[in-house]
Amino acid sequence: MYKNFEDIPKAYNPVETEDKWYRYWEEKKIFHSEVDESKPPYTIVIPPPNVTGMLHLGHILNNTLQDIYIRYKRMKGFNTCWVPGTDHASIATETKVVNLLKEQGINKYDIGRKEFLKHCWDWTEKYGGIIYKQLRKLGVSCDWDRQRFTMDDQYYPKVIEAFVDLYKKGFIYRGYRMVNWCPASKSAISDEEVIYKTINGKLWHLKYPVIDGGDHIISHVIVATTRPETMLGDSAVAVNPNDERYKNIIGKKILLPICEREIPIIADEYVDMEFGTGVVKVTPAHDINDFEMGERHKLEVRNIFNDDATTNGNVPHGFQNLDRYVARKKVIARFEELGLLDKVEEYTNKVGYSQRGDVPIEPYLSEQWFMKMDELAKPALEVIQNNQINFHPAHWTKTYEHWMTNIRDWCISRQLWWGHRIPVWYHKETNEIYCDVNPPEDIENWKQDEDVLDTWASSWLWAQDVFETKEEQNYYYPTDLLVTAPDIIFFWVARMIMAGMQFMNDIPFKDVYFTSILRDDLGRKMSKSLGNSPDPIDVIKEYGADALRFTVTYIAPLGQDVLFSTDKCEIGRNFANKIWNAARFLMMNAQNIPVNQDLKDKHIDFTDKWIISRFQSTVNQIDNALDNFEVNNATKMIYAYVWNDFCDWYIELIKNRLYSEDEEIKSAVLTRALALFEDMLKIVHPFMPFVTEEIWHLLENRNVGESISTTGYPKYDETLIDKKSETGIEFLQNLITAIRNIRGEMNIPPSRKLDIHIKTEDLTDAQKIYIKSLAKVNEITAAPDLNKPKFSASAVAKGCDIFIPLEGIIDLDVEKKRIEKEINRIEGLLTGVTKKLSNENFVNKAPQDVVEKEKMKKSDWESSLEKLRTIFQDLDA
RNA sequence: GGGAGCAUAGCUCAGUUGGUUUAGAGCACCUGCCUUACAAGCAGGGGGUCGUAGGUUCGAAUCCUUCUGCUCCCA
Repeated sequence: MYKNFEDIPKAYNPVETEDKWYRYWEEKKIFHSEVDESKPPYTIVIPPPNVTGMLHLGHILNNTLQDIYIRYKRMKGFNTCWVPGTDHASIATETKVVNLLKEQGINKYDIGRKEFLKHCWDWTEKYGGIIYKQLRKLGVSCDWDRQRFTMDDQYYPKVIEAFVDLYKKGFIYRGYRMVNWCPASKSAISDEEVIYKTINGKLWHLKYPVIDGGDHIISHVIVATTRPETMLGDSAVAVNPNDERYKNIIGKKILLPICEREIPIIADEYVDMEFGTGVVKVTPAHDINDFEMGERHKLEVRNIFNDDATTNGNVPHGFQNLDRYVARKKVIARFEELGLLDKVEEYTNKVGYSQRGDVPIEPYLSEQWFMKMDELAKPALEVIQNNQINFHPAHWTKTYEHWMTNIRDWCISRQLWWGHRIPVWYHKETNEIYCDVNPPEDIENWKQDEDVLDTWASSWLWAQDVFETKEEQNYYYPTDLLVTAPDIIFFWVARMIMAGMQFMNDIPFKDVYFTSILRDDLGRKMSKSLGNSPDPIDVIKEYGADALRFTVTYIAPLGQDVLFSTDKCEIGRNFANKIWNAARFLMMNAQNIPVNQDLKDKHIDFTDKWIISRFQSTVNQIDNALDNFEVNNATKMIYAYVWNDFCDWYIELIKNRLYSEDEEIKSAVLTRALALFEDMLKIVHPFMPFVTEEIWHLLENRNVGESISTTGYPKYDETLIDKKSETGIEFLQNLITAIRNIRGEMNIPPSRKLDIHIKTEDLTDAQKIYIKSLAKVNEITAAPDLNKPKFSASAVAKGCDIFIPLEGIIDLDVEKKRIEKEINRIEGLLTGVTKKLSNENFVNKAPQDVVEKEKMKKSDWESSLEKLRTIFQDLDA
């Protein structure tokens, strides 16, 4: 606490204050929520980041938005509950641990499952929780007593129960299918984990000999392929049955080079006659389309790869145990030797990559567990279509609907150890399947499935199972808001909705806010490899968490990418500093002027009514913006109110009265200004929690445990909207701005006080005082029938003419240009409105009030123009 | 190939159901100020025929269509 005003630094220093207040909030359990039926809950579950992950800018935006809503609702009196947590990130974590062990010369299969999992937990304990510390730096108001982890003792069994339940209901089945295989992690992955990349590759044209009867080569056909190595597993060559070129060879055979196997030439509608030569090779074990063709024609399925995508024993000697790309080179070389390489073309195509392993996926036949999706999808689609759940921005519903209506079964087994082990046991002798939460009693006769579940098959239960008791679930579920990045709409959002409908028979959340994607200032995606992703913790150290939070919401409109660079945080830092200095100003005055709450509503003039009115409309606008998930709009309204209305105008306006002689007026004005300032702090608080808490405690001695976070949020009061005062201030502002403009154009320094003449009907003494101080004016002569003094600069505002005598100072050329410019401007406006009004169609068809308005504009501008022309002529005289 | 989004000042974006908008803000730029809260500041100023071509309308940045360019998602 600062004892004297002089001790308060001129610039706000976030580093010193932020950690202090976060400790305070945690110690006082400001963020903790308990079931309380007397209050409405407002609940958010955090999108769980990877347990060993680090905070990045995406998290900053995402969590700032969640915190804004939580803090806003908390202040509004809701029982807010924000549940933090992390997921175990099966593939990512296992990959890291495998690599770590590799460095120590350890192979996971050598040490076994149990030992390996110990290493995983060690890793989790060592690196897990870093992100929690980082989130605290950001100032988020999560209920830390509710921290959850997808692998912890409370959550793990829920995942298993869900599997057993779905298995018993027939939603889960085991099948030998072609899946997306990640050779790096040696595991199946889901369709959603495949990322298609455009690759500049090649198209190899291979000549295949056509034989007739014995081994007599009668001709060649040319097949085009992007993956020549897979020819080692070819089972057929196919042409389109309608293709006249190849009708004569259908039914004949190919003598497959290198392999020296005979394979049939088949006809299938699937073949695109336009692609390549119209002849395609068919490799059922390694291409999903070929697999389907193979089923239609009962072709041999010849798997030529091991699980790490090296060639296996099903290929000729000399080609075995080769990496798929080495095999490719060798196959091409051999074709060249044989004179069977027709040509090689440059070719761009899309290649599926494993999201985690970042290697091309291999379509691979294996036995996996699948979840049937069609029935699960139905209710999940309905709740979006009937607006039980709303997406923001709404256009994501289309993407969602498309995916839901074209949904395919979900491969949920992963050939990994870190995760939720599939609760299925196979009988050692009968191969009977046993699926239950608990293992079979005669466990010695059974063997458990080795695989674990897809991470999303655990986190899809997040919204419901972070609440442990039925009582809690009933109270907090469904949650209110989910804030997440659009790239996990299928992975997580869609599946969480399915899980909600399936297990809870209710939606998991009411609104989903899809955040912007953060890019660097050149528009490139933030990525580690580009090094264009600033560490948020460094940014917080440099600018403060408040500044970072405010900046990202200020620059992030809903549904659009955001171009971020660290120096943009100056917006937030400067804003925090502005608030800080407004506080300094008030506190400085509070040293000499007594604050007296009894006077809070006394000696009110139109400037006070104006700021109160402005505050009320700001509160109303913020409420509306946040209700409609326009956080960015709300941020801009706060910025405009604080900076323009409160600091630029209101503080300047009250200075007269603060520096006056009347002690009671001084006291009333300061007391009111402090109250208004405190209300202002409250609307800023959800956005900038630290600086507002700091100042709130500086303004008064608060009781231990009190926080601005738990004070009431200003409630919109329509009766305080005062249009008359707003018009009065607008008039004043126009007048003052006009005078300042002349000063600026004529280069008259502020130190030089001016005398001005105002031709107007009425100007109150109060208005005169404000003009004098804000426009640095000495004497004001005001009358309705004033003449323009010689050598004066002029301005014509609505309802008044302003003249500033400037004998000896005035630059007539500058003044002429000023007036001429204004004449031109008004002439332009007048031309437009005259044209409009002379259009009979407009006058007849447009609404009367619109026509009236246009007529008013016309007469106003005509009168202004007339005055300006007179002034202009006088200057020449 | 299917779908979605975007295009407004040098840059990043506002602009609610078409009408006091020949269009606003922040940053950048220019001019003047260390005015007793703030130079991380104050005051003033310049800058855009709202991507293209049509259409609807009394009236279009705003609604419809065409084209162009960019981004993303799905196959």
